[in-house]
Amino acid sequence: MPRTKAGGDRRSERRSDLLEAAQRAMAEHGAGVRLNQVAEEAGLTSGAILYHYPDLQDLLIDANRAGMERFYDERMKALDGVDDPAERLVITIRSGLPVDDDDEEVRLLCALGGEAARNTVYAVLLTSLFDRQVAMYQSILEMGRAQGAFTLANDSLSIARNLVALEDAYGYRIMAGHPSLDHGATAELILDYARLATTHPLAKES
Amino acid sequence: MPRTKAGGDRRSERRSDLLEAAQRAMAEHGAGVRLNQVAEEAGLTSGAILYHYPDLQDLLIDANRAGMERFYDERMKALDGVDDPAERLVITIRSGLPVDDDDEEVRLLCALGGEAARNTVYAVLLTSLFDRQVAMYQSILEMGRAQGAFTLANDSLSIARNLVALEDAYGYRIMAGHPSLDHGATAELILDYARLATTHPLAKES
DNA sequence: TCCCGTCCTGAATCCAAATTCAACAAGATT
DNA sequence: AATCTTGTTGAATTTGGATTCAGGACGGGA
Repeated sequence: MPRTKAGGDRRSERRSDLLEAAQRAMAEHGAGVRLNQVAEEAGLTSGAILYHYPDLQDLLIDANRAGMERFYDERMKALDGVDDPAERLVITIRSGLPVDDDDEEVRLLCALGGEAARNTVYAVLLTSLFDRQVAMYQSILEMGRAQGAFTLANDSLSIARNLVALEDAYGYRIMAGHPSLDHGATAELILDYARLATTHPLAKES
Repeated sequence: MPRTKAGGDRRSERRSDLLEAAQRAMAEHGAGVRLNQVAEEAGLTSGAILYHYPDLQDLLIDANRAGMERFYDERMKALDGVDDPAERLVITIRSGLPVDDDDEEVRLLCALGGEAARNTVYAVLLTSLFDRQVAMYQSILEMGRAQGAFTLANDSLSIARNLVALEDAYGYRIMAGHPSLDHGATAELILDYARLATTHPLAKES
């Protein structure tokens, strides 16, 4: 098998190039993205794409899976070295919202969300992302409760689900360019709920 | 101008037929719906559609506008004759969620939401729907406060925005067929928040 | 060096959808 | 009854993307 100096095989390197190209193309053109648009994004011809992925649908599914994975990983990484549950909660809320309406990662997720109502595969992917994010919040909430910092107003599963739901919805609003809802305003709205649900002040500067 | 027995002109009757056909077609096929698919839904040929709407985009925009209008009107109608703010709040929460994952009205809104991140016109339409729904909740919250039934934990605008956001997000979850989130479960999750925000018990049976 | 497998291009072909339009049906108007 | 208007079809044409494939570049191994 042909390998690069660094030791990776060329095939899987090229594939991950294609995944990124497909992510960009789908973020820009939506779920109905054309083969040629992916090819252009990759700097190749459509034949080359077909060589690696005979079925465009497979590529798009892999691309979305990879995109969701990256989104989730980045959020986890943002928590590195933070121990205080209140701080973890605030950071997590902020990292779930798009920075602005140009955020490509979230644009991809929005396209996916619209498609999931009609496409079972995308629905499964997004449902699993939702549940993983819920678990992430839930563990933060439980940790805060165990340490006595949070007094939860409902079961942690319900609160976690509402937090993820708020994030999701405000992500769409930001991407749609709502005139008075930006990253800061929506983070504050979600924090309003988090304060009610945890009975913790969750200071702005943490 | 040619008229029917009932007095409406044929042109606008046909147009509203087309709007409904376009709504069904877009709910089924997504934002990338084809002219032929709309025509089939309408029981006509593509030429006939083009006769009324030379540009498919215009038809789709009108169809979505009409769909959003209907959605909003139905929610208002569900409040007819209900005076108690707590009841109004519960009814409004329930009427904002799809009944199940086959709800065509919400399927259309989901398709629209995914597209809004890339299409300014759709973004404007959805933003305006969001804001109208916020206003609807806000008036209920203010009425409840005026009557002494609600003690709001935050300003009514913030609470109203969070309520609409929760609705939106759970609508997507239900349409994606989340295994444990159905109409009843999500309504209860939103009610959990509403109880915290209003300090009102909002009984299940109202 | 020569060969071989991998990866990719560009042209040819295929196909589905959009678009155009002459013709016609059916009411409405005179 | 004759004519006009509106709405529609179905066939012809155009368009644009998908698919196929022969050929070529390039690097690695003999």
